[in-house]
Amino acid sequence: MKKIEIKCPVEHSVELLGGKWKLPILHALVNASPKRFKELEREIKGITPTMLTNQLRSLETDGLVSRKIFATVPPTVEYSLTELGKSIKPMMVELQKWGLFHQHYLQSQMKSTKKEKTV
Amino acid sequence: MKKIEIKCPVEHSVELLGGKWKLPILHALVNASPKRFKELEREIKGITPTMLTNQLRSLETDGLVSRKIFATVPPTVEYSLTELGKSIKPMMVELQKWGLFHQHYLQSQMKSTKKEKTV
DNA sequence: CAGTATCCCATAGGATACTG
DNA sequence: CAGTATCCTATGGGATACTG
Repeated sequence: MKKIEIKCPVEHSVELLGGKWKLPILHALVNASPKRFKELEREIKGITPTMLTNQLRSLETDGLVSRKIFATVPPTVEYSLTELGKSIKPMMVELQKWGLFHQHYLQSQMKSTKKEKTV
Repeated sequence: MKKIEIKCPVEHSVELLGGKWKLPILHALVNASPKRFKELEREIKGITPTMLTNQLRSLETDGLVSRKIFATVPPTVEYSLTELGKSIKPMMVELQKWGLFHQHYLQSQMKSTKKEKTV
């Protein structure tokens, strides 16, 4: 009988949160929740409905996001973080802090090299 | 003239640290550094030399890891975190904490459903 | 509005073999 | 030991069109 393999928690996190859109989605929901499908689509630049559905379903399966349907016309669906989903907040904050820190680092590098970054 | 696009810092972090092996490598180096190529290869389960080289080069390019060559026989190469690389530590800690938390969550789920996870 | 259903492709990632 | 060099494939991700 096989118990749960205790593998590296870091890898575990990466498996759950890896993928181009999962963290952006969670980030959007950490900031404010619930949100509707279209709201998320608008807020997350570059995402397509296909991908949004995709990643939302995956997050739902992993128990991080919950989906609530309202029988209105036109249909309304609200996405929010579950309790488990909310637990990512401290990590999200660190991720954001580091990203910001690194962006500033890049800026200071750029000043000295006179190079520009096109995004 | 184009300034640096301020995009979501979270996405920025994901771009730098995404990929299957980057965080595991950084994690290994956060715990103890410097480490040799072979040490990393042994420590990071499942990684191949190709991938290890690959990801190390990428981390080097991004200024997170430094590579030091010793002209010994046989050759010795040591990898360590740069100062920038060390700045990921708080994030790494949160990532690990969350991964652990989620693994425990899964375990408790599993007890009630009698399902097992094969890894 | 909130999605599916298809189809398609680049590339991240991996297997294998070889080298300074 | 510390890698390259090749080659290959799976799949993450995207474009487009359509539906309850």
